Amino acid sequence: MHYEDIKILIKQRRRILGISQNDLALLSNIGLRTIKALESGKANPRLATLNKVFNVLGLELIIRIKDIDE
Amino acid sequence: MHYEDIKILIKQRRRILGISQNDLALLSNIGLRTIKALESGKANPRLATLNKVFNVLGLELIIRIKDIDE
DNA sequence: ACACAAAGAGCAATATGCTGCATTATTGTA
DNA sequence: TACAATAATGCAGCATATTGCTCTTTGTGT
Repeated sequence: MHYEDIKILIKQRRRILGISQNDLALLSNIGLRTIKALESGKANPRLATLNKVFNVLGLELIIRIKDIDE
Repeated sequence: MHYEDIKILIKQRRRILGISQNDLALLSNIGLRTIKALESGKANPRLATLNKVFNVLGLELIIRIKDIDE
């Protein structure tokens, strides 16, 4: 998973849900400044931060064994 | 995904590969102290940290839309 | 039991994520 | 165009992850 994925995914998903960055910040209890950092790709977020945002967006992080062929 | 999962997964996976915490630290270019924190569950790691470790362990993080029924 | 390797834990220094505030830019709508 | 809502950016302070150092504890093999 790359930062680009997160950047795009969060923004896409947020728009699907029809909420603003500010809404997402309030709902996830994360600073607006951090949401913006996430969506602009300038972020190396902590796991807890990512989880909070993902919970609101209905996304989840999972770990899996890497496929050989990719 | 919860911290518990990471804690267990990393340790399990590392042992499957037959390497020590120190080996993992060197291979992933992460401080030994951080590896220990990860495996003892006292960690809210940064995404980059998790990625480095997972790369060595042949694991990967992926994002998916949460299932309704779980 | 003994020796050695591996793992766990406390501490302080450093790096950097997270935050709010203020400002500017962009986008959407009437 | 004008206005409002949303988004982007710079900055500084705070919070905390990361790190090496050191010591202790646990595990493994002889």
